Amino acid sequence: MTEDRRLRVLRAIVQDYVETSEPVGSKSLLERHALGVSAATVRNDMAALEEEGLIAAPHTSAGRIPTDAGYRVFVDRLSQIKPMTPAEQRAIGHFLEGAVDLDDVVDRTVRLLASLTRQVAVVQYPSLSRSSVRHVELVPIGGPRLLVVLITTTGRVEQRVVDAGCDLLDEAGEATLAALRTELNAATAGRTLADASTELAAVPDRVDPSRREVVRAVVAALEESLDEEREERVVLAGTANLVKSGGDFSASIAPVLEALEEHVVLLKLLGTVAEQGGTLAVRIGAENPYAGLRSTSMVTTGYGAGSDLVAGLGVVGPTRMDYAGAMASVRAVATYVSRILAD
Amino acid sequence: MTEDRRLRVLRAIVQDYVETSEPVGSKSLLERHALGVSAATVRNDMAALEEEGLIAAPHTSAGRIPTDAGYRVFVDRLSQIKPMTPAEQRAIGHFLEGAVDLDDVVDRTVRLLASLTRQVAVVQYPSLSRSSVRHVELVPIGGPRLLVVLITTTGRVEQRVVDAGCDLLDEAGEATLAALRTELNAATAGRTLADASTELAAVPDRVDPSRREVVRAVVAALEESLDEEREERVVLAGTANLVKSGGDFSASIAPVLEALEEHVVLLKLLGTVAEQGGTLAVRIGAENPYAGLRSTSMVTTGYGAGSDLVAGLGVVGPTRMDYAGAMASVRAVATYVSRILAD
DNA sequence: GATTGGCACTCGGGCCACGAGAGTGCCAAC
DNA sequence: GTTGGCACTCTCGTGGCCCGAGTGCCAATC
Repeated sequence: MTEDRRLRVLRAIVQDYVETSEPVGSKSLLERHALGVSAATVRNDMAALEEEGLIAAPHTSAGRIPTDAGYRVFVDRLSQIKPMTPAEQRAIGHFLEGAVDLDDVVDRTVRLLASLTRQVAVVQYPSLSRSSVRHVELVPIGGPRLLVVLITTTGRVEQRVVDAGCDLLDEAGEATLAALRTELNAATAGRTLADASTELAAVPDRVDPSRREVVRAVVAALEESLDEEREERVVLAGTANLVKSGGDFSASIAPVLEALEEHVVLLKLLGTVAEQGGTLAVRIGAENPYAGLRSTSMVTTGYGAGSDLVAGLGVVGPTRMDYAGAMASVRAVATYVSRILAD
Repeated sequence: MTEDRRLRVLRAIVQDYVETSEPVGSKSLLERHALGVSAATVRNDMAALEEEGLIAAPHTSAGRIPTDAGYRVFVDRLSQIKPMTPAEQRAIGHFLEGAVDLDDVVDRTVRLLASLTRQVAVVQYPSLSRSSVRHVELVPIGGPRLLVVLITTTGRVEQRVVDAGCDLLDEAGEATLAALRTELNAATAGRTLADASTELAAVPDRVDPSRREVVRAVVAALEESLDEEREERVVLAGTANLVKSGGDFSASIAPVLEALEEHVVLLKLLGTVAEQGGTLAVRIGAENPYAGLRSTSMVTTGYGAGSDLVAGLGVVGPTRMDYAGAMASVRAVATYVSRILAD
């Protein structure tokens, strides 16, 4: 039926435009796709698609390019995620396998994603608040100062220096610390950070009043570490791909680069993947709430150790992007990195 | 004397070119600088400077632009570092003061430097091998696995998971760990990482043979943490400034962005500041050993807690750069961050 | 010997006209 | 609903042209 062919035309337009980055006309479309109809018919379809707001013509007598809405339809209804070839899968696994620690995993992941998709890759560090406490350690570092170290199940380490208000290097100080260490670990170990935070609040009341001051300071430091906003981190790679992809950003790429440096923005965007259950999400052009990224699209998903969702990752590129490929790469990389983190 | 005026002409050319980013001719030079001579004289001087290879003309009948060698002379002999105004100094101090931990210090530093200079800023994390061990901690994390945590005087924390080969959660395991903890800290605390590394080598031989296997694994993990190459880190900010600074990169900016993402390269370059005693260093255009950065200049210096040099920081920008300003900002920021780290 | 005014020359960039090519919209016929 | 045809509209690349900024050189001057 005719509605059906119209969508096939849209798909062909998107595919051609993504590949050539030039407006595609009815004739050149027929040369590359066997649609079984004449150029005139295609023109009629194009007129209809333009009417629906799915494609647009930059100038009166140029070809058409997809609008954001057009890409949306393409992504939702017309494309399917390209499966990765076994060779690609092996390559991904191989590349990520060699990582020695969490930093290395994240670093390799982001580089891998950038090179697979030829876009800018973004990887969020495993979120503190969505992981659990593995261990809390207290280290006296001279005078009244104390280093509070928090280690999570995802391997992240947070640290704060606190002023305990009294000398801790003597016998009594050591004993205080040992007791406190036990107390803190009992209260927090194995709990999610949010739970741990509430447990911690009760700790100062349980200890000997003479030590209460020290404990308060330590607990405050830990709670600060648990403050999600402050300590979320993202890493990116492949920014050079942005400028290589050609000047198809409505403005220049400067605002995009600026937006990418605002890690807070990226975190917000990656954070929303959680709301969507961590599945693959695509945000196209002006769907994006941040002005600097209005001319870009993002493909994101969640990942985590085992089945727990701990963070997001994805790619950012021009709206003229190979969505099928990007979605495949993002999903595959998320799967692999989750597997690695599960260890 | 005439040689003297020739250099004044060079200085004027550099200043004008940096400001306008257009080749400067004899006449427009006179409009902006009171040189006390006629245009013809300036032309003669320019011809001489061109002969010496300090300036060049992009086309037969265009103005002149400085060569790398010209900038070199300018930096070495013709410019002086702009002192920071008290207001700027206060702003720097104020901005850095609020940092809560090392990550935050580095993050603020790099952003500050980028916004002060309007260039790409690069900050190396305090180097592991040039700092000292504050504390070593062992945390059993279930089964035979053990988390080895290394904390340095500059606040960095490194961690490795090791397989101890036997269960550590029972009584005997705890005792083993306690003894080992004491042993390791005695061997390393307060030492530079390099020293600590040699001390560590002797530890396995000193302990009870039954525990030797565990100790070996732990020591190996620590030594891996001390491996300088692997764990050096840099952070950058202001990449958008690159594209904003206009198209004065001989190639496009893509290779520059690529080079900047190769952190290893940046680390190498920042590493050389140590050889120069940590003082301000300027690397201009083709003086740069890395192809991707041939069209850029770097201004770098060392910084550290107190008088110890622990890392480098600097800016990367087009050779057409405000060297005096960049040098001032880099030096000032290094001074302030060193002061902060000294706490 | 350095400096200067004058002058002829060069070259890049902006401007305009022009033609080619790609693409469109519409209409009448199938 | 589809098709072929046709007139029309743009963009883009090309070539010619002129203008202005800038140079190099020379002879005169300090």
